[in-house]
Amino acid sequence: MRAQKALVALTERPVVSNVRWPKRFEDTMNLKQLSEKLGLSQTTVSRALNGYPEVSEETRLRVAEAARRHNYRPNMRARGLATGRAMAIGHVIPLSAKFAIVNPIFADFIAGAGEIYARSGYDMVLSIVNESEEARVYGEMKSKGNVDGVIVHSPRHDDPRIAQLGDIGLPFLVHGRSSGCALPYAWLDVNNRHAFERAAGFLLDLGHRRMALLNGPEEMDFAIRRRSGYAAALTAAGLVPDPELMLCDEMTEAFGHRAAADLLAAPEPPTAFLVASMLIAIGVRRAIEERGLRFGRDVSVVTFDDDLSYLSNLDAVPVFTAMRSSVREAGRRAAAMLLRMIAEPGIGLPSQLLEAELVVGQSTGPAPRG
Amino acid sequence: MRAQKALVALTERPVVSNVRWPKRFEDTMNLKQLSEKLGLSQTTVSRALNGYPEVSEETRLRVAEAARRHNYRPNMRARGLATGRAMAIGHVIPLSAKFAIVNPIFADFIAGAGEIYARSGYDMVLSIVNESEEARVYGEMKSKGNVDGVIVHSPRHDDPRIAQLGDIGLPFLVHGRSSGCALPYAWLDVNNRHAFERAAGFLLDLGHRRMALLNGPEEMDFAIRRRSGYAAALTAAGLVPDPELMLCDEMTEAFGHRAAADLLAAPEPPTAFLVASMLIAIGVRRAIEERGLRFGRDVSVVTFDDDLSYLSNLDAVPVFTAMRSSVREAGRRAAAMLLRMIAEPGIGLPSQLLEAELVVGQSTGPAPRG
DNA sequence: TTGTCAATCCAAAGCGCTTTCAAATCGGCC
DNA sequence: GGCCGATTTGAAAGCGCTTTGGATTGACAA
Repeated sequence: MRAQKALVALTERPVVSNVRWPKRFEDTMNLKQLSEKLGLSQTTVSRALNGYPEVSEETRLRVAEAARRHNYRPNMRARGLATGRAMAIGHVIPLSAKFAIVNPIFADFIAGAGEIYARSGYDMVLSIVNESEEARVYGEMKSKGNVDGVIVHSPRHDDPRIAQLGDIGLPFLVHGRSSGCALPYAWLDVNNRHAFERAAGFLLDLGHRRMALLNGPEEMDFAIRRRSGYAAALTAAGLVPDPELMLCDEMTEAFGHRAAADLLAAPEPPTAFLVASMLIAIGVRRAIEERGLRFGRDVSVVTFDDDLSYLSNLDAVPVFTAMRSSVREAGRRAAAMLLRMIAEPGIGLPSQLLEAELVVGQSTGPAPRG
Repeated sequence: MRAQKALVALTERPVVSNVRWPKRFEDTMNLKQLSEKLGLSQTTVSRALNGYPEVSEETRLRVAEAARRHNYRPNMRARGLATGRAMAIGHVIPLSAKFAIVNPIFADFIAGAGEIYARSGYDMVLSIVNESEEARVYGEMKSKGNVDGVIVHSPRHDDPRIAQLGDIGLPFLVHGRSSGCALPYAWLDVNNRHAFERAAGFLLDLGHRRMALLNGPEEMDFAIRRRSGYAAALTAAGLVPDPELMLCDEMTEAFGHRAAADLLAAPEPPTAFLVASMLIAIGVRRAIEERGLRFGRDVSVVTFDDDLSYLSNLDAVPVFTAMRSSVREAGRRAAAMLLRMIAEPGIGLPSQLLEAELVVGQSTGPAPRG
């Protein structure tokens, strides 16, 4: 249909350097048509559909019925233009500059947020973008006006984006926090520090004294907090955190394997690993078994578990002992918070701290006596 | 929803029966302001910025400069309303009804597609939605007019969505194919059949005769094709595919582990596994090693490798022998194809078949003589 | 001088929707 | 009947942008 029209246009004008697009919205019913069919004004129909009180229940029903029958749905661009609201939330997902890695937790976070958006009639617009370009993208989102707010992912220490977004004047909520950032902002985070303190404490209670930390990249705020939790637990137990045992890198299976293999081959190998993601943990398990050690007996592993849908650790007795916190649920909550901020400006800057839950699985046991 | 909003308003402000939203686009420069600053008409400024020829090079420069200085960017809703184009592509990502699993390949596919969109000034709008609701969402996208086209993910056998989208009249491209679907449609797919035929052939050449297939869910079209490739290779070698050795399920590490553990414990265990994803392969490796068998010696594994960024298998000698095809590259190409379909209607329905590449890693070796 | 033509520019009419402001209608009551 | 207040409806003015159909130049040839 559309194809034909444009084709005609192209053949009509000989060699135009610029295509002029057809203007009409072809076949979708619009407000005018609907109101004509009903013998009502656009005003009334609009009001009826949007639930304004000035229209009688009878006509409201007539209108609703007709709208359904003709499969009418208001054009969002027009509505947005009229209301000044885009009915969409932006997610800017950074591509790690070094590795071009998309953190797999995004899929689940976004699945959670998407649930809420769908329920509230919002769309989600996604930009996947190099770290360096994020600021530009936020600015564009504001000036293009295609979102009403954004969720900021993967905050780093003293993240400049927070100040930028403040200037820009676009409502935003940070998934995570940015320590060192002076300005107030809305956020939702899991208590990473406490989770790792707790996990380390659990391993200490089992008698482990040499405990490795395989952390995510330490420019990430969450990684910093996790390390500090780990260190706090050791210190509280009278131990001195050994820098040799604290590694950080992209959270991949390969990293887990390599790091664990190296550490286990060292003169004084750790008896336990505390790691930042299931993928790392899987790599660690491989290194343990490759070395002929028994996973969960000779060497214990505790992981942070984002409860990703395709990496489930949910059996009756989970494979991995883990600090678990569903990132999908985090997505839901973050989305709900941001929508609320938009719907009720003036409610201030909400924040929410989720606690991870310790689930004991087969990957931990008492430290072997040595 | 709206009802709720109104309710909230009622409790907040005393007597107002309805919230009327503020109309003005607060602080972002608009075309009118910019043209006034320049002493030109909106027409001229618009044309200058959009590269139409009717404006002198001199004023074009002036305009461009001013636009940059004032950080002007056209409001997409208004532009969309005027042009009838949304400058956005929709991705509807199905949530497996049974497991609520988000296939992890989406993250990378979308990263690839996003690159192209960004480069072309398009946005990506994402809906994550239960399988059952997909059709509705496509219809909404059309009538809401917030996308110019969609990419269809995870096609199943004779997928009804293809016919629906045809009716709806929204340009679309399928990532994958839907065998059994009579209608023509645009698609991009990897040659799954050939990839698995090739991989099975490779294992046959190594002397493997009992070869298990751990496949994805067989309502998925790609899984069907993979099985048929596997079966074809066996048949060509004079073997009869053994149903006992062909399993399918969600592509998780847990499935790989469970299935491989079961099969290896059976009276006539396979000497090789052909599996549908890296995660499955990782599970298989675990089962092999748990059983005290040597991975890549006693038991061989070939996997399909989507080259996901966080599951890299790219070492000089890869861990897994794999049929590799980058899903991120697929995302790039799919996006480019769809954009082209939209920009040049009348080019028909393009399609592209990618070939996976065989990379030989450490997970395969000659069949043990027994 | 006049007409022609190309090169520039502009006023104004949309795009589909919301919302203001005013008008019409209705019931009830004097 | 006439008037008032409450209830329903509509006409029209935007929202910010593109694009049509002129208008206005200046250069140049007739």
